[in-house]
Amino acid sequence: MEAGQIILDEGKHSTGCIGLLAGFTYRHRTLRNGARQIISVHVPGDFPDLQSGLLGTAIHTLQMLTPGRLALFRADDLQRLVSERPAIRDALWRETLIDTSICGEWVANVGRRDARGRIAHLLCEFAMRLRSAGLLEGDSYELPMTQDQIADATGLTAVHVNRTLQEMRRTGLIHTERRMVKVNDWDRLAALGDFNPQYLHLEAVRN
Amino acid sequence: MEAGQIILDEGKHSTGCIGLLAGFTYRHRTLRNGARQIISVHVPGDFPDLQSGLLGTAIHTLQMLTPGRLALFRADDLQRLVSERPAIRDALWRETLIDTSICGEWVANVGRRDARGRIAHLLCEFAMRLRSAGLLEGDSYELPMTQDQIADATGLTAVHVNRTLQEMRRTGLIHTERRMVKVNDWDRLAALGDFNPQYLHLEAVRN
DNA sequence: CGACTGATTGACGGGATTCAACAACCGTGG
DNA sequence: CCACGGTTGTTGAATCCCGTCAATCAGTCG
Repeated sequence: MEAGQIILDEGKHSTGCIGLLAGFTYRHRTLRNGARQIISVHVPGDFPDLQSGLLGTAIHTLQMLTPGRLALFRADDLQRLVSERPAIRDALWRETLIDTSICGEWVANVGRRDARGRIAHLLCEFAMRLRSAGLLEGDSYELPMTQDQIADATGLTAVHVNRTLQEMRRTGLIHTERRMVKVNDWDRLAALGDFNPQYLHLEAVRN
Repeated sequence: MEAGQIILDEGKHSTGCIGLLAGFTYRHRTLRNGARQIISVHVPGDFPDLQSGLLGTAIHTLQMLTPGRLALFRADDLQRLVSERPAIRDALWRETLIDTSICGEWVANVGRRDARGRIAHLLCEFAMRLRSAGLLEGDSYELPMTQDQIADATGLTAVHVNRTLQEMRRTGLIHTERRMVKVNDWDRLAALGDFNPQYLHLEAVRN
């Protein structure tokens, strides 16, 4: 799939389900006033549309953030898999529970942190999830989001995201080049974002 | 249980799970800066801690909003129930998926609506969920939250919630007396909150 | 009747938005 | 190779919604 391609549209009926093999996707919703909110971002290994797939209708738009590859599961195959293989069913269930956990953290992020905190938290979460997916070795990684998208994920405006990122660069917290983010001071970034990775429930994957 | 009583504390190990029989509960999280964010509110019929129960650790504090009654499920009973009764398993799974859906809507609410919109949305959601739980007949209901709690649910301050509620009363949108909220103009309230009940996935309950 | 919690009010300040313009970047095609 | 159009990033000034602080009022309960 190409970057920006829409996988599933808001309001559409949906039965199957996809697994994300490579690249990143994100779910978002547009309000009537035109404002957009990104609800979640997905890294390889995630199942971005379990929710709509199992509930039947998509409540959000699911879109490619970067070019990537998907695995498609047909509805009946998924059903059979879930009923015949308890371990897989439990793993998928667990995945949906972790989705909720991350979503709850986003509520707190958007609701109770200032701009610096929100962005710092987003950077920390993304780094952590990449690392747990085995896609990050050192302390720099590619954040495949435009400032517009960061704004829509954090409930800010692109202008303010820009100014806040500049401040974080000025104070030596991070370094950016192209779309590459380098975290210079992880501890200070985590403190700024009040980041506690517990909500990601990574224990099971630690190994 | 009494109002305000803590059912499950942040960070605690948790194996069982509860069902809410009567009264309301809410989950919340306190950030290091002292700010509090309410992540979700539960009405009778909900299972407020499926997430922590199945994942093993509570990431949020679960607390009684009002006096109420709970049903306790022991961990092993829950396990057996889930593995022996596919219908119950599916219903519980569905419940967790709807939790996620509501949580996503809250992200959008807190991230992209102004104070009036957020509060209007909260009022609409609560009314709708009460109605679907069979606890609401007319157009007035008891909102069992203090303005402080409304603030923590919407990412605002109590002061601003107060002023916004006053404005909503002045313009005849709602009427409040004690903790009782009467919706005078549902259509205008829903429009103000940009409320679309689709995300609640109430079809299945419509009976 | 005091003590407490919750609701209300006013003045002030500030973080974030808005608007608008400009610069930098990128892939495309002549 | 460079001109180009579109997207993304940057900047400044003015504005405003909401937060902060602090005091007061109202209702409840022992």
